[in-house]
Amino acid sequence: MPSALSYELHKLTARLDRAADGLLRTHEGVSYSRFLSLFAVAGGAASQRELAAWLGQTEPSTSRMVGVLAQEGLLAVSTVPGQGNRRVLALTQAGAELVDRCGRLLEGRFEELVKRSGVAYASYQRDTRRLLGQLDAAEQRAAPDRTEAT
Amino acid sequence: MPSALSYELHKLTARLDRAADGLLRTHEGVSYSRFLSLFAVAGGAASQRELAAWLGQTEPSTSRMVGVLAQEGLLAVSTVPGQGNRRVLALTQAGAELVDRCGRLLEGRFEELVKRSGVAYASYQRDTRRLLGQLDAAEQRAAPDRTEAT
DNA sequence: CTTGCTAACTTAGGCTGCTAAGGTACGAGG
DNA sequence: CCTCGTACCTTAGCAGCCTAAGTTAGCAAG
Repeated sequence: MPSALSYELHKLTARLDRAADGLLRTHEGVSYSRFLSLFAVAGGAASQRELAAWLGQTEPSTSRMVGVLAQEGLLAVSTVPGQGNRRVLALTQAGAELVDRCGRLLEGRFEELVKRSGVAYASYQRDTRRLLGQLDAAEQRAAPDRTEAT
Repeated sequence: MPSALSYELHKLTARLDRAADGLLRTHEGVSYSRFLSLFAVAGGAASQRELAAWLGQTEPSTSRMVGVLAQEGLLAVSTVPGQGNRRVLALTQAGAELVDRCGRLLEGRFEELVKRSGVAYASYQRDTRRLLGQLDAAEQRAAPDRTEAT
């Protein structure tokens, strides 16, 4: 059987995401998924591939989301000659303003929850990052390096 | 802006779920979502409402999943006269065997990941449970008790 | 018996995630 | 110029979660 911890994490994340989604939908009419994508671009994700990695999602999912956000006028998508099929992502002014408002709405809520629960933020974050890092390493091993396989 | 920790958790869970899903699909032809539902029933979730709470999902989602699993012959659904509209859930033999095989497949993988990452399983689990508990409390406050509101 | 209340479940429609397969832009070698 | 390899993105179709609104079973009061 799987570890109890793995599905407790699943449940925690599902409920956190649902709570954030409800807040953003009510006050800004935008889903949490869309906000996260915009926030990642604001934080430096400059291509779809980078954005997918940032979110822990696949590229097709990201492709569709970028299309939607561009159509809504929140995201500017462009290509640069000489850089292959890469798309360059940037927020429009409307997008930047939305991210700002949504950010303010969520600000502090999660920290408040953590504080009330008595969990040490820093150590929980450190552990979460270690798990992510180890997951990267495991996938690295599963998909062996092709540049050496010549 | 939201806490970095909240989206690191989101990303970690998304990738863990995807990894587990790939494994189960490859070896047993079943999705991780379906396995989790069956596993919860094996673990004592005896009605759809309980199952939804166990998974951190809404009741309509659970309703559909139960329908699918029943149709596949993995879950037995019945009603008991005198207990309202409640459905009693139980695994069929095929369901129990599938849960068993899938459980073996996942067994130890997550613990191995945690061990390699250097994270202390017990304390990470304790913190995760505290966060879940606090989230319950917060939702309790948000939806005030109606039995007193008379 | 009918009306109203509560608990539990279902239906309808939309959004977003995934996999598998296909398309596009650039650079290197013939 | 043509072809191949690499990197990046898209299309098609399916799975599963959500919200809002509706349904069903039991119970209690008139």
